[in-house]
Amino acid sequence: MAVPLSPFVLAAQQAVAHALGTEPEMFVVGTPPNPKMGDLAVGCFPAAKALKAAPPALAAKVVESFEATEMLVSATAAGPFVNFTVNTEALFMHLAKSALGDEELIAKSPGEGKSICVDFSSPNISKQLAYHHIRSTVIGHALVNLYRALGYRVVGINHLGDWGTTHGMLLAAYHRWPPAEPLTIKTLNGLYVKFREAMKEDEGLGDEGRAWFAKLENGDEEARKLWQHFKDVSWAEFETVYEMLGIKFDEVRGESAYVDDMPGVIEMLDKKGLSSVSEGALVVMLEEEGMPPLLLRKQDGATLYGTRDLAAAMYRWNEYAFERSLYVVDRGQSLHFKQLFRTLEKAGYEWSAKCSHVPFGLVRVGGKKTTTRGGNVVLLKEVFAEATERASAKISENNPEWEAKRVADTANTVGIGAIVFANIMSQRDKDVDFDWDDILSTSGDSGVYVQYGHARCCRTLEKAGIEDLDSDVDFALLTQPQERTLGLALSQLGDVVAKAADHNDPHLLSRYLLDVVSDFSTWYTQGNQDKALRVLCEDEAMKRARLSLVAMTKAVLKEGLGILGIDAPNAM
RNA sequence: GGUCCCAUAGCUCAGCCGGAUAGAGCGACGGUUUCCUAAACCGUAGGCCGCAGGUUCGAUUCCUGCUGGGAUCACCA
Repeated sequence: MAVPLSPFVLAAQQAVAHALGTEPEMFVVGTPPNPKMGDLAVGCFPAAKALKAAPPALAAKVVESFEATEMLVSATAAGPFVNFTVNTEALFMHLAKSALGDEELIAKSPGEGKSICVDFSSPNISKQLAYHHIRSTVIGHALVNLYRALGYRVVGINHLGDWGTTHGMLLAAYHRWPPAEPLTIKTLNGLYVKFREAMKEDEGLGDEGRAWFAKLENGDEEARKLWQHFKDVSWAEFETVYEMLGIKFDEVRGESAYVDDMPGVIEMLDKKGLSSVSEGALVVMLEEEGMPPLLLRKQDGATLYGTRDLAAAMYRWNEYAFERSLYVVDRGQSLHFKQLFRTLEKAGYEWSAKCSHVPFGLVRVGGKKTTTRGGNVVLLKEVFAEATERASAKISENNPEWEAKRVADTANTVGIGAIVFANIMSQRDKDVDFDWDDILSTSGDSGVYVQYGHARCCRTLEKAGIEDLDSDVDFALLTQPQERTLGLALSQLGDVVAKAADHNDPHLLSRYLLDVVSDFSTWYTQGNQDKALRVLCEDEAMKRARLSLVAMTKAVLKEGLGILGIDAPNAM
């Protein structure tokens, strides 16, 4: 994937490459350990072997032949490193154009004309959305936004778990213990748990569930009608949660949508000689790959989710000709996806290489994996409610003059934003333990911290009351080291977004936003001690320049949070 | 038992194509507000980067083995 780099990073690469006569792409641009040493650092190691020279000698050579450019004003050698200092005015001019002016904040060119499928959230119907559903939902949503920000056509897919034996069990449970209407998802969830519980005692119940699923799969009218009812009830509930999170799917196509495609898939695999009957079930053997077989059809003739996933993968390819097709699903299903992709590959579909499982660690409660049937779940809405309530108290305290609705709306944004951020912030692969205090913490590294920084920017701009900050600003006045540190951080937004998308890892963006706010806060709070260092200082020209930097920061934070699926209130 | 993931400060974690003195947050201790939002900022203390080898000029980072924790291994999704 082509990664767009900031013009300053490009300039540093080119300066080194030009001096050494090598390719610019080989050099990694980093940051010197101490800001006094410079703004951008390039190690000369990659060229050492080809040029048969020691890195320090190469660094000296680069510095010797360096000539100041529009972007870079100086270069110094520090051992094997070349440290460049960027042109402050050029830096802020560039930021002003992209953050405040006509140019894009993030280049849309990488994704032009390309499609990305993102399968995320994808809960089972008839079960309540629990806290552990949030990771797929928010990571997937952030991925959708990341790719979209880079110009891709993104199809966000909710592959509802609405088919399979589980739903036969639900039908059986419904008949056994007819619940009162109107039916709620809580009732359905309860029926399922009760049925699973009863199955432990009475093995015949399993057959009953399977029989109902067979009826469903064979198009039995009563079964279909009831199943549709369960689905409607479930989706209505899911939608309220997605709305709280600001999520809209481009495609809500559950497993049931592929029922008609399955015979074709099975026939195709049969024709290619990939399927066989083993222990009474129809399978694709994957022994050579060191994997257990992928099951297509059970002994009783009912299909399995692997079959439907094959059909869904093919549907997505035929429909969207994707550049990447992502499955944001917990790590527990790694084997399943390996089997799935390998089967597609064996069937001769080269595009299977474009499919990836984006796994994430599971959420534990009390040190244990949470499962609906185990009953040790924390409902997502409960967590949202608690977070919102806590935020509400603080907001009322800070803004006693606000009307109730504004407090409530802002509390929603802050409370839910905190939870979304917390779920993106940690590395995808790590398991996380659910802890009320952790998840609701609003100090330090948190979504609230980023929102707070944004709100500070907004309030400062509001107080200044100056509109036309995109012109007549003398950036040469921004000479403080904290100002260039912040400016340099802001200039990295596009690079970070591209990298996060490339790695399918939104947490890179969340970490970046924390860094930006930290740089901003350090700079901004200098004014607490010294009025001359405030943004809203006496000197009009200085005030304009600093306000412009505040506006750029605000734009970057707003954009970044937006990509993570988090709103940024103007005050809180 | 096979496969996969994880192991960094007291706690939760960054550090991802190997590179300069390993960084944050929480907690602890000390400081900052007649306020541009203290949900903030500054400072101090705190590390055999799980253990042992290997590759390399250089390893927290790559490879192998080991230990500990977790996930998963055919009729659920």
